[in-house]
Amino acid sequence: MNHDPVKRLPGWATMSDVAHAAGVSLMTVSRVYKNPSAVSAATRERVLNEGDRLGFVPNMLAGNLASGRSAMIGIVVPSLRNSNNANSIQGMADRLRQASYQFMITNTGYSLDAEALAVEAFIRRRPDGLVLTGTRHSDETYALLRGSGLPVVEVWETEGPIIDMATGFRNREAGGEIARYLIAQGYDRIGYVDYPVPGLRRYEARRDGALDALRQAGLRADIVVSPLSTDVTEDTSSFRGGTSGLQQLLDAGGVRAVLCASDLLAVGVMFEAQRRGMRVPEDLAVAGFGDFEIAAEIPPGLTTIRTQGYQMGWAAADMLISRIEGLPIDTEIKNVDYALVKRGSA
Amino acid sequence: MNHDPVKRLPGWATMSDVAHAAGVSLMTVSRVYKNPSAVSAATRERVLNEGDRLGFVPNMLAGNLASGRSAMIGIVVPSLRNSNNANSIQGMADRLRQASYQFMITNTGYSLDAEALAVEAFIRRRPDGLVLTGTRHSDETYALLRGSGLPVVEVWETEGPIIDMATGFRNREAGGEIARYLIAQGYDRIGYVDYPVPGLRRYEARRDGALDALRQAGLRADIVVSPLSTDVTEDTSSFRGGTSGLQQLLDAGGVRAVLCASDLLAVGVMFEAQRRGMRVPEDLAVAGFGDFEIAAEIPPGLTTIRTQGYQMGWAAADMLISRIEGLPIDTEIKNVDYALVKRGSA
DNA sequence: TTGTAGGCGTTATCAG
DNA sequence: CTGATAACGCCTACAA
Repeated sequence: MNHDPVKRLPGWATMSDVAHAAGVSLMTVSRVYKNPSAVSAATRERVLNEGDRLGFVPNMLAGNLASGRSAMIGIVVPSLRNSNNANSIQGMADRLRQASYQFMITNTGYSLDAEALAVEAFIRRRPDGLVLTGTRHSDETYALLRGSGLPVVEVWETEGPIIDMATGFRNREAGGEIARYLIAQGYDRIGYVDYPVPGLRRYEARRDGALDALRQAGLRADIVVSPLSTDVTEDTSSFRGGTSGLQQLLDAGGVRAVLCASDLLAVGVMFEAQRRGMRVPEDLAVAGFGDFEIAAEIPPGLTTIRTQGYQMGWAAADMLISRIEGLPIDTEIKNVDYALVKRGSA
Repeated sequence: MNHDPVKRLPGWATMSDVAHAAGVSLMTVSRVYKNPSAVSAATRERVLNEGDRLGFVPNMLAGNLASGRSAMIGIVVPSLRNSNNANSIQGMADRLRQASYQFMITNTGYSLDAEALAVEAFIRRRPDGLVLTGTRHSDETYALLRGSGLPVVEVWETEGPIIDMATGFRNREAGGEIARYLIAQGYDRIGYVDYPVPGLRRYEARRDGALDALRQAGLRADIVVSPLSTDVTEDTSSFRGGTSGLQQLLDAGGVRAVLCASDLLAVGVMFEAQRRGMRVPEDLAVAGFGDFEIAAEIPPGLTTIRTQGYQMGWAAADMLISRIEGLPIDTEIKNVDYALVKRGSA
């Protein structure tokens, strides 16, 4: 009697088991779990009881194979430790859960090659859609996505050519807005601390917007430092970047105000100012970008641009779901709002 | 622009397609992609060429169904925004990637019911293993796990009964160690700011360890505040908790030193002290827990316990992989090291 | 080294 | 509302 193949997942009850136990066909069980309203209340009850009794949990791998849909999304982010990113991931997670999708996630460490590998690894699992960070990708990534025909949302940047859909905000505008605020406050020598990771459009845009504003106001737009621009890794401390950024600015002749590409850099600047006995904002005004949680807490409060990471993530998931389910989409490119938040630092 | 729902069976090339094109059997193609060394170099070359030409990407859903293995892990965390957690997730991600596993992740908002739902949702996808946070779970979760027979690692706590395997560190011991350090520094009235989320063993243990140490030194062990203990959500600001924690301690008669259940609380305390013109450590000593990135940056440096979240996550993934692949495991319970880090704040 | 047969657990389809 | 049948794309086991 040893004709049965060895079971690799022993113990799992299957739909057949439940069907037998409940005295119905396979399809009825399937319907009970996928589309309960298509089954009479009585049979549904009976099937569910037997299912529970047998500890039946539907095997989605099998279902996905049969249906060609996986209810799974792949999300590619540069870093899992970036708290700014965490907000957008949470936004996606909440929207996806609401629609009964799950997600895989992977980080690339800001490497486009790693991104391509991640995308291929995801595609092997036949997700229903993909979320990528930024609008700059390797040729291989583009080829894979083209071949897959999958819905794709790019997040955080709406600059640059879009693959399919994108959510983000106007980085350039936002950079201009906070720079103009500093200018309006009467600060003259304004320095810019750029993001430590080079080549990201969103940071380039926000810097260029700021520098343009300075130029238009007739101010110097060349007091720019890129802390840690060598030897950058995913784990490069942004706080430390602010620290060395301020050092560099002071070495270069000093500034009256510092505009930073992210709040964490700004906090690093403020810490360094504190260490040097410089008062914020009296001796040095500081502005950040992102409105991270700490911005509201650090004395005297960090003036910054609030970006709506959570809403952006939610919108990204929402667009993806719409496309997957064939619903109409208003725009392929959705910009969420940002807002200047004035606090004590500038 | 395509508003049609995702089509069943899009134009994916299958192994048969590749097999036909290369003039070999299905199994040869399968081997080329799963176990290349089992195929002659010549055929392998030919198959890979055809595969590339056809844009073939293996369908793991089908493979998983056939093999009963998914190379997929489910990770359940309370919050995706907790930066401490992020380190352990990164540790898992790196170890998993190394072994070609992918992961799904979901957050529970500290709800045990949400955890049970998440576990069931994961099980439907037949992961090879599961990672849970903490050692306290609902009966339903226990039942699901028992029924699944899946390898499980619990992380961050090794206190309490273990389901299968666990990684963490000795929270109680660590709490005692940092308390004893404060005592040795000569501080007498020492207050404790507890974690805002109630019912988590790891925080209870670290608090109890600290209070025991105070008692043994003959000091008061009842100056404990639980900021924000009502109306807690996943997004409760830990900084704000530190702020209100210090307020409460001062209202309750003041303290010479504050020990906090997490670095973020400690940073909140330091910010509030700064606002009140209290000097750290001269007027108020502060100690944290976790050695978050900010601890080294905030002046005058935060004395804290370094917990190795990354290593813990790596170890968790490592144990899980070992169990999945039938390799021996030294211990079911693996404690990673922690270390007292002395900085300027206490 | 390569091929054949059978099945993994579910869903689409169409008939009753 | 329920059921029979045929995929879905790949892998295990065994044979050649």
